[in-house]
Amino acid sequence: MIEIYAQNMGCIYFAIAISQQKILVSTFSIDQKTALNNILDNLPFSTPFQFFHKPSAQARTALLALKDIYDGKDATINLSLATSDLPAYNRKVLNATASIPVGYVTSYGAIAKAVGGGARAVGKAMACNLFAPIVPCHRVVKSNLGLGGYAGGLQVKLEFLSREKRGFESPRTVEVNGAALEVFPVEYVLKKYV
DNA sequence: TGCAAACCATAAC
DNA sequence: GTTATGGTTTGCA
Repeated sequence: MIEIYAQNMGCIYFAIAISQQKILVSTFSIDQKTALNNILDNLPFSTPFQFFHKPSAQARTALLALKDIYDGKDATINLSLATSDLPAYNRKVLNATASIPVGYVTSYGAIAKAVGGGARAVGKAMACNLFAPIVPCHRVVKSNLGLGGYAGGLQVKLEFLSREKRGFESPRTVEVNGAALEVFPVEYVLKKYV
């Protein structure tokens, strides 16, 4: 059985689907209907599911984590993501994306360099990311520090990023399973959009 | 700046 | 198999 929840935070609706301690899909939108539709679109067609109003313990931790992410905090997720059905390449991309620290962004090309493949392939993997915003695909932008795209809308992407400002001033690199991934302060992006 | 061509993994046919 | 399709990038005028 799959549990589905929707919750309003600020001006955004978050929705998640959980089964057996694993997050199947997480998503969000400016209205509840779209958020729930996003969930349903990504579940196997014939899977039995049920809506709940009162979250279980596992759901509560997940929703709490979502709120932390929305607030720009450093959220720790202790629920695992159901990535086993994804193509291996997508998993690598998501994994690299997940290791971008709060307050930093990186580019599609930079991820491509770290995990192999090309920038467009990375963008493709992002586009079908089932775990927004737990996997912070909003922290991936174009190489010229333009916003790029976002399934949830560019406004929302900008919103997330501006909530994650940390005042970092210079680029750095992080390790993602052996390879170096270069990241930039979010301020680099934000100052182009004020 | 702006455009065209190369880029590379998926999905659809 | 082959083709179409991106949340790109790079090079060149």
